[in-house]
Amino acid sequence: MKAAPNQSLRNESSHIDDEACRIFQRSAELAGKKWNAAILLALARGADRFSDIAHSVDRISDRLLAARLRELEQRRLIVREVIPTTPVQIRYRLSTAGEELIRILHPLVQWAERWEPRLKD
Amino acid sequence: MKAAPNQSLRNESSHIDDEACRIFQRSAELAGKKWNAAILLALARGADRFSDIAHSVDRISDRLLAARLRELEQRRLIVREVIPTTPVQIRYRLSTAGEELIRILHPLVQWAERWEPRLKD
DNA sequence: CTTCATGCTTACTAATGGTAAGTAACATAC
DNA sequence: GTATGTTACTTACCATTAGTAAGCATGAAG
Repeated sequence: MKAAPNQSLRNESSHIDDEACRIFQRSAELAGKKWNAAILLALARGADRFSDIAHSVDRISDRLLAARLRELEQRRLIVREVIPTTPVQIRYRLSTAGEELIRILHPLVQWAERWEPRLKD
Repeated sequence: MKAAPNQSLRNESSHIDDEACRIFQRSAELAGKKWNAAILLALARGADRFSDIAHSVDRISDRLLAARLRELEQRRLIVREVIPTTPVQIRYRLSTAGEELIRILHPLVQWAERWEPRLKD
């Protein structure tokens, strides 16, 4: 990305270089990829088993939930723990990075309430 | 989503209900949808014409850039202005909502620098 | 008359998403 | 001991979206 006249970000941060732009894009797309935000929020609110999360996150399918959980685990936003009961239980929880991410994204709620067209009728 | 024991968000915000969860998911997925964050950042940094943005945002295709700009305009994060020169110029800029969104997302840069595996090398 | 620039479309293929059904490893009910 | 249920996933299939490349309208310049 180019150097630029718009001041809105430059005034608040010391320096933005191309590396920061790429890292910003990468993080935003991870957090915002379909279902991820809702899954992280479900975990933040206490859901910790596959079926809990599936119920918390409206309309997600088992297939996509499994895929997203794997991806979020690989990216170290969540931690997966196997509990050998019968049937086996798997617990998911946010990593420290995941908790921080949710905290960082939280202002989106107020932003949306201010700017997004209402969802309810 | 369900009520939950985890305190990390509840301690910081007055109240999270199901509506807030949906609105959170919706906003995060808008901001994080592939290319959107990079496009908004390019605009924040001063790019204002189609071809500027196309150059700023690495590897995006014309087709997707056009589609995303239309979407972001509809969602009122950006404003499109036609300038009748020849060839015609189109200027894009962030709306107030768009500027605020970028400001809100900015902490992601530090988060990523702290937690994401390095991209360079 | 040909080439160039801008801001898109169109056509086509590859990847991802959505829906539904199935599976392994047991436990409990009948 | 056969049937059914539970959990956490897979697999199969089709629809939607993304990626790549080329084209197009409008004039301007050479």
